Amino acid sequence: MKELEKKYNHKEVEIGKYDFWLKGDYFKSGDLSKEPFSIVIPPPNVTGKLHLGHAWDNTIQDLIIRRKRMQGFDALYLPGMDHAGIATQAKVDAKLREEGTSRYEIGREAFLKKAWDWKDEYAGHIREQWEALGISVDYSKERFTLDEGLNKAVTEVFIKLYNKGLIYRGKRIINWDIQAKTALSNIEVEHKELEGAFYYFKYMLEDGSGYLEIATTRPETMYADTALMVHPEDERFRDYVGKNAYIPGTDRLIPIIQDSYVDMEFGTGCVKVTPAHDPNDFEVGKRHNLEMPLCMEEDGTMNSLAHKYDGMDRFECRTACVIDLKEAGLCTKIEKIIHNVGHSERTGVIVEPRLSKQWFVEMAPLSKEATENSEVEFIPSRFEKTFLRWMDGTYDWCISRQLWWGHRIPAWYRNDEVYVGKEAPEGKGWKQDEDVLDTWFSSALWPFSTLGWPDNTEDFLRYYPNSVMVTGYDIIFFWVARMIFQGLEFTDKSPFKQCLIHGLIRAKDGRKMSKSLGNGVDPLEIKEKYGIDTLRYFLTTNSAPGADLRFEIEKVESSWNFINKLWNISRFTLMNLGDFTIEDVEIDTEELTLADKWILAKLHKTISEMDYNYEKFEFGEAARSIHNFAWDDFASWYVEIAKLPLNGDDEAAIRCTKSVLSYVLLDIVKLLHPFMPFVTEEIYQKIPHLEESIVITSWPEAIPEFDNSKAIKDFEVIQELIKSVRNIRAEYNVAPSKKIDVLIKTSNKEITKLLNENMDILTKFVNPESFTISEEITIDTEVISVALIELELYLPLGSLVDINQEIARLENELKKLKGEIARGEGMLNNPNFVNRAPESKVNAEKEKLGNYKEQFKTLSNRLKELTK
RNA sequence: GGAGGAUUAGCUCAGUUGGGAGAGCACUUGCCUUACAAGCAAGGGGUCACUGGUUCGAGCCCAGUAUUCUCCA
Repeated sequence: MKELEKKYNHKEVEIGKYDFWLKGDYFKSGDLSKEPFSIVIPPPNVTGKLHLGHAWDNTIQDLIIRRKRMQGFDALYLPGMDHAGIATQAKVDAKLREEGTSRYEIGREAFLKKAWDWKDEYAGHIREQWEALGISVDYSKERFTLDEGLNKAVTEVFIKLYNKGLIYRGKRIINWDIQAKTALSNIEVEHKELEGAFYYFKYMLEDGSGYLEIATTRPETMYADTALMVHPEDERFRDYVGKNAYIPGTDRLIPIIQDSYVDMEFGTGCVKVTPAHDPNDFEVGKRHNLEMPLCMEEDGTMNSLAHKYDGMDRFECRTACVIDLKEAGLCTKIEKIIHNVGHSERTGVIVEPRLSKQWFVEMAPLSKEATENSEVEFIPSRFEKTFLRWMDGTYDWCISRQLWWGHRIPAWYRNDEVYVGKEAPEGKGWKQDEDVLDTWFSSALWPFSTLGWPDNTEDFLRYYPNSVMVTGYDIIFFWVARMIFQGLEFTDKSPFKQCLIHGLIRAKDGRKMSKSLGNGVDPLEIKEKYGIDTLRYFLTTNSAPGADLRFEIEKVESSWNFINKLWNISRFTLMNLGDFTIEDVEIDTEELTLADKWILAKLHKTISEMDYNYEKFEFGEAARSIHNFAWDDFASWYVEIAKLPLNGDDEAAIRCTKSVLSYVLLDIVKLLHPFMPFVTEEIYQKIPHLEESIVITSWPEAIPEFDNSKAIKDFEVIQELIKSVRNIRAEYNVAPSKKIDVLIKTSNKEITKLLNENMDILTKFVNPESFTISEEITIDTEVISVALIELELYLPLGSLVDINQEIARLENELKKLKGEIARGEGMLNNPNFVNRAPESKVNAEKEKLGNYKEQFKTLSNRLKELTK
C-alpha cells in the first residue's frame, strides 16, 4: 500500500521529478496526429538572473501549455535566450577589466570568443532556473538570438528592408549612452524628473551695441552653438537680426538668425542653436545650413571646442563654466526647475542627444501596415489601444549599436560606396560596418525565426503563427509591437493569435521591485522555503489579467496551506484505498448514495467553470472553483461522509465509496496540475492512475451523466439542517460531544424520505440523543426553533435555554425575514418586473417569497407562544 | 498636455453577458474529532469613492467630480 508523509514536504516532492519528465520526453512537441498549440518563451537575457517577474511570466505560459498538452494538443513551449547586447558586453568588459585588459587590447575576435564562453556558462544558469520553475519547455527546440538560423533571419530582414528603402543610414540626433558608448533607440530612454536649472547667459554683440540674453538647461553645449535665433515677427529683436554675437567667454562669433520655430512667449524669446546636440536645433541647422560641430567626445568629456574645459566631464564643465561666466558677469540668473531628463534604460546614465551617423528603420509604412492588418487579440482588450496609439506616433527606429556583441550590420563600405548583402562584395577595399544591430531587432523576429524562417520549415508551417504570446505590459512597445509589424511585413501574418498581457510584480508596499531599492524577492528563496508549487499557485491566482501583483508573504503562506490540504485529502484517500487500483474504479450512477451523486455533480460544475475560465485566461477564477471544490465540498463534506461506509462492513458500499473518492481526487489532481506540477505528479503516482506521468494524462471532462441539480438541491437540505444545528450548538455553548434531542416537523413527504435515507449522515454530524421526524411535534417552552425551507427544526435544550434570549433571537430572525418579504413583494408587485424580467427570475422570486412567508409564519407563531 | 487603470470588509484583492456583495489574511468564540491545530466548527465585519443618468432592476452600463497610479509627450 502506498502512503504519503504526514506533512507536505516540498523538497521531497520536487526531488527528481523534472529529470523524470525530461527522461520521458513528455515536454517534446511533434506528434503530428494532434492539433498544434505553440508558445514561445519571451527570451530572457542570457547573462541575467531570472527574477520574480520572469517566474510569473513563465508560470503563466507553463500553466497554459500544460493544460493544452493534457487536452491532447501537440503542445510546443519553445525556450530560448536573448544575447542582450549592451548588458552582456558590459559584463564581459568588466571581466576583462578585472583581468587587467580591455576589448580594444584583445581585439574583436578574441572578445567575441570570450563573450561566447560567457554566454555558454550563463545559459546553463538560466536553464537551471527554468528547471527550478518546472516549466515544460521543449529543450530540443531551444534557440538563441545569435544562433546561425536566427542570424540568417536577421540578415534576410535587414537586406529586404534595405532594398525596399525602409532601412537607411543617415546623420541624425540620436540618444547617446556615454557609458556604453553606443546609440540607443528612443524607447530605450527613460525620462525622469530631476532638479535642474535655467541658466541665463549674455551673448555680447560683435559691434558692442549690447547683448542678447538666452536661457538654457545645458550650458556646456554652448560651445557647439552655431547661431542665436529669434522669431521673425518679434519686434524686440528686429534690429539684432543679421548681426553676430560672441559665445560667452569665447572669441567665437555666431550669427543671429530668425525662424518661426521660436516660441516668443517662452523664456527671453531668444534661443541658442546647437544643431549637433539637440534634435530641434538639428532641424533648424538643416534649414539654415548651419555648421554642426560637436563639443563633446563619445565618453561625455568636452573636446577642444570647449577651450579650457577640454577633457573635462560634461557636468563638471557645466558647473565650472557657470562659475566662470558668473564672475565675468555673463551669467545673469539661475532659475531652479524640475525637468524631465532622459536616462539610458540600460546603464542609467543621462543620455546625451548627439549628432551621429546611424542606421534607421523608417517606421511610417510599417506601422501603417501593423495598425491596419494586425489580427492579434489582446487580453485584456484595452492593451490593443496601447499598441495602436504607440504605433501611430512612433519615430524612425535607430537600430545600429556601437557594440561588438550582436548581429553585425551586413553593410560594406568603399569610399562613398555602400553595399548591403549577405556576404562581402567582390573586389578589393570593402570594409564591413563595425556596428551591430539593436537586440530588439532580432527579438522582433523571435516568433518565426525560432521556427526556422526564412526557410519554409516544417516547424514554421506547423507552429506559426504562435497560439499565445504571454508578456508584461511594460514591454508592449519594445517587443510586442515590433513582433507584430515584422511578422506582418515578412510572413504576412500576425505572429500570434492572442497576446496575454500581465502586470508587474510589486513589493508589499506597492512599489516596483528594483535593484536600487533592494526590495526584490528572489524566486529561488521562496522556492527553498515554500516549494515551487506554492510559488506558482501564488503567482497565478492573485491577480486579474493585466493587473499588477503585490507580493505578500501571507498570500504565499495561504497557497502553501491549500497544497497541504490537497496533500492531506490525498493522504486520507490513500490510507483508505488499500490495494484498490484504477481497474477497480467503477461508478454506477444507479448505485450511488446522495453524497456520491452530489460530489460528482459538484465536480461536473467545477470542471465546467474551470474550463470556461481557463479559456479566458482567468486563472484566479479557475483556481477559485477548484479551491472551493477541493476544500469546502470534497474535504469538508465528502471526505467526512465517506468515513461512514469506509468504517462499515458493507463491501459494496465500500467499493463504491472508494471508487468515487479516487475518481474525484484524480480529477482534482489533474485540474490542479498546471498550477502545481510537482505535488500533483507525486500524488498522481500514488493514487490509482493510468498513465506513467500526470504530464501526459488526459484533461478531466465534464461528464453529463454526473450533472445532477436534484442531488445538489437535496444535499443542500441536509447541509442546511446540519449547519443550523451546529449554529445553535455554538450559540448556546452546547459541546459537540453532548448529545441532544432533535425534532423535525415537516409535512413534506419527499423531505421526510430524504432525511430518513440520510440518517447516517445526520447522526454523524448532528450527534443526536434522539432524532424525530413527524408531521406534528409537541414541544414545551425550553426549545430553540429554527425555520428552514419546508421544515421546522426544534432543539429542546432544557435548562440551557434562556427564554428571553430565545425571544430576542426569534425577533431578530423575524426582522430579517420581514425585510426579505418586503423586498420580494416589492419586486413581484411591480408589474414592470413581472412583465419584463425573465420568467425564471420571476419564478425564483415567487418561490423565495413563499418560503420566507412560511418561515415567518412559523417563527412568529412560536414567538407568540413564548410571549403568551 | 494626451491616454489608460484603480477606488468593494481592518489589510491585500476577486466579482466573467446587469438579477439578493465574495476570498485569503486578520479578528471573536468553541474544539488536539484517528487526513490536516499551517487544522476543524460557528461568528462579527461593507452607504461597492461621490453626483447624476439609463433600466422593472446598477458594484457592473453612460456622463461628470474627487483622490491616486502608470504610460506617452
